[in-house]
Amino acid sequence: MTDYEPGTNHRIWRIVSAIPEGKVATYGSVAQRAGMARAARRVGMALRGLPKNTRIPWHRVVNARGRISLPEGSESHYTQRYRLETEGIPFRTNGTIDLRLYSW
DNA sequence: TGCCTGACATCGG
DNA sequence: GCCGATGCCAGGC
Repeated sequence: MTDYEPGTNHRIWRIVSAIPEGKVATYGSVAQRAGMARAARRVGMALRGLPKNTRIPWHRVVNARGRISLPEGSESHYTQRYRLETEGIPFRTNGTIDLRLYSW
């Protein structure tokens, strides 16, 4: 827990790291908590720059429709879905998560 | 320096 | 409730 002034990405990563297991947050939600209400897309870029072995739970971040934004068929997409199901977050038949119950 | 793109959100049909 | 179009902000070329 450093208290130096974090960059944009660092602030985003800090918020994402705070998402509890078994819960998910939307890009817009994370952006807002980071102090950048209209920068949902920035969140995506920040996550995109993360290494595969990061300890940051990036998989707990989904779009406003409760759906994974990554292209279906990509390895990252599958990894995200698998991790969420492992944490107890179920996907509906249409491939979406019930944010009403699992949103942070 | 300036245009194009993107792990999104929101509005209207 | 899903789909398409438009708006925002930063990075990359």
